[in-house]
Amino acid sequence: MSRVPERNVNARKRVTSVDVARRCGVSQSTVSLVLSGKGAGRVSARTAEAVRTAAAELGYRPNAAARALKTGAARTIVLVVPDVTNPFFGAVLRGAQSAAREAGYAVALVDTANDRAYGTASAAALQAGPADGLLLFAIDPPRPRGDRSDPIVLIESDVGGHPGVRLDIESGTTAAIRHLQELGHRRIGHLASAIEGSTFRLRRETLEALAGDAPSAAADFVPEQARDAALALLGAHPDLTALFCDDDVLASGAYLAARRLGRRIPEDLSVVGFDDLDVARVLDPPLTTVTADAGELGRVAFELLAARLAGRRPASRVLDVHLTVRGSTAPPRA
Amino acid sequence: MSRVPERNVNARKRVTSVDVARRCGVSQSTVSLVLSGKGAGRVSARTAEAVRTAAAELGYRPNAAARALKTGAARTIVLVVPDVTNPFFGAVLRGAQSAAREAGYAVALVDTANDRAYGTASAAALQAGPADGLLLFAIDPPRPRGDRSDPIVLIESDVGGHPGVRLDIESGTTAAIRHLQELGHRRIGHLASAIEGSTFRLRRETLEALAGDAPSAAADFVPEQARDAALALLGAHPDLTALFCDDDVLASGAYLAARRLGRRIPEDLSVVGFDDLDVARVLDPPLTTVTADAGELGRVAFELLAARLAGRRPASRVLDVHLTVRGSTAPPRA
DNA sequence: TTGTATGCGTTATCAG
DNA sequence: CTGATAACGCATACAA
Repeated sequence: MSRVPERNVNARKRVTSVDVARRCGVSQSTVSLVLSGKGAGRVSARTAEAVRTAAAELGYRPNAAARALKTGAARTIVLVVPDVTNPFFGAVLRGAQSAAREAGYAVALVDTANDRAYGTASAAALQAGPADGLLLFAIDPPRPRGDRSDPIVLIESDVGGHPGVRLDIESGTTAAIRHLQELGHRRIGHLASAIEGSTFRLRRETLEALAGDAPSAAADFVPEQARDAALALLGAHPDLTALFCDDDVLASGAYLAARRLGRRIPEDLSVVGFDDLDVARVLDPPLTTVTADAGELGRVAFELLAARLAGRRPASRVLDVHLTVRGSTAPPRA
Repeated sequence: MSRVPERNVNARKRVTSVDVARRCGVSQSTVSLVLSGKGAGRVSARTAEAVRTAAAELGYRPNAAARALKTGAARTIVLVVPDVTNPFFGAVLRGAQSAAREAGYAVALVDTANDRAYGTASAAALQAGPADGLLLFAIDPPRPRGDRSDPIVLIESDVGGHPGVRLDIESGTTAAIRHLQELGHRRIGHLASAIEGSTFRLRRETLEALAGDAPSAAADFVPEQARDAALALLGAHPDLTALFCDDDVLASGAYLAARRLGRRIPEDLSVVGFDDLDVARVLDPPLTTVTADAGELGRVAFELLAARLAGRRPASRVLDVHLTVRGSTAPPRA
């Protein structure tokens, strides 16, 4: 039986710099010089031009893997997020990615589906080389191997050792709670995130410092889950006149619960959210919430990472937020 | 002046297979054999074990760039989307990424921010090697270079030449319009996407086939923009009793418009959406909409791409959708 | 101004 | 069963 040679089905003929060199009768290194822009003043204009047209005609594209191997940099960063499904991340992603694009970096994305262990594991794996650096959103960094000089930037997370960027949760939460208190609310419930993380821990700590030990219930970022949690919370504590929610999606669940209980917002129940997602302005009444700039979070995160990659040691940053008062808060009924 | 040698700041000492080999006194190729799993029956159990422990102790991780260069495959695919900010994509992304993960592929993401030209351009650039294949969401593929064997899969887009997966827009739209007509609506408006694309074109064509030339207004996927478009539409056509919206976010804008006009949903205006995002169930009343499985869309897209990568030529797929009737539709007032 | 030679870390093909 | 050895495509020090 004659062996039929296996044909690689994906064998699109790759055009390499050698092909370009051959095409216009120069050496491969000249091609490299010209196309990487480092030929200025070293290669004659004529040859440079010839190289460029040959490259264009052949449709030459430098091989990313070879370049990465040679230079040791992949010009790729990875953003690890616990849940791409949450609208907040969309904006973070876009901010990070547009900044990365300007700097010539590609962004790969890993969604851990709220699996913290997986997040940490994949972060460790990524350091192997596919990525030059890591942006971890509310994910614990892997144990630093030896020194902590790994190019990692933390977003909305606060483990020491790596630079990070986060929202000023304390002042946002403070503004929200003070607003409620000034309105006259004394019994404030906390509709909390079931996901752990320092960003949520900070909300809770701030809340407790200002309003004492608030009754709470936790849910994932799904309206129905939040509704059920709110129903349980309101059922167990009928004296609650206001709800502070860790996130706008959670707040939308509170609306669902109020609707089911026949409690009107804001007359019978005040609700405050966090993040100011699109949904906040669509709810009826519009949601009073803490406005955060998610895009900025992503952009700054990339800048921090770029600085790390350049060998600097940037300081962590905290981004301002502000309370946006809309229609979901009012004085409690007498 | 003595030259101080430049120190590469990012010089984390990389552990290579050579280090592992040296550590346990075997050759580098043996290490490669063992760690790639191809050493079964060729390397003694003793040596294999020694190699594995040495690798673990040293924290060895194969260099992705070197592997990609050698094998010609990066085990990475790229998903190009026009707008990561739209919640619908989150689910698509997650579907694609979980399927990719199981197959050992990483997913990189490119957000074109609704810039179609950029989308097409970056798709072309990506083919250079960073990615083994492309998933294009509502993005036109670059002109096929020579043959059309490039590993590209189209999502919600319908340009010939590449396999694709899309929702059954026709039957979804038909179900929505028929539902409205059975309720007695004769004047149906169309709140359309400002973004072009075959998925939206199909909605329009189906709508026109069923209900004639419907008055329409277009907006981006932002509640306030949709509200303004709906306001204009309703202002110009006061006889409209129902609105068919290309997307739930657009529908939420219709709610905003109705609220401002003092028209009650569904008594004074029926609204139908598309996609069944979280927001559909949070609106008051809950939105009647066409339910689509975004995660499935992503998953199937990856499967198609994996098949392409394996040299097969998978057939395009169309995914079922169904109408979910909730509270936003009712007979028009007499 | 241009060409030659070398190596990045891996995989794969051979001999031994 | 194991070890040399040769690419993969590019960037760059050095030679001409």
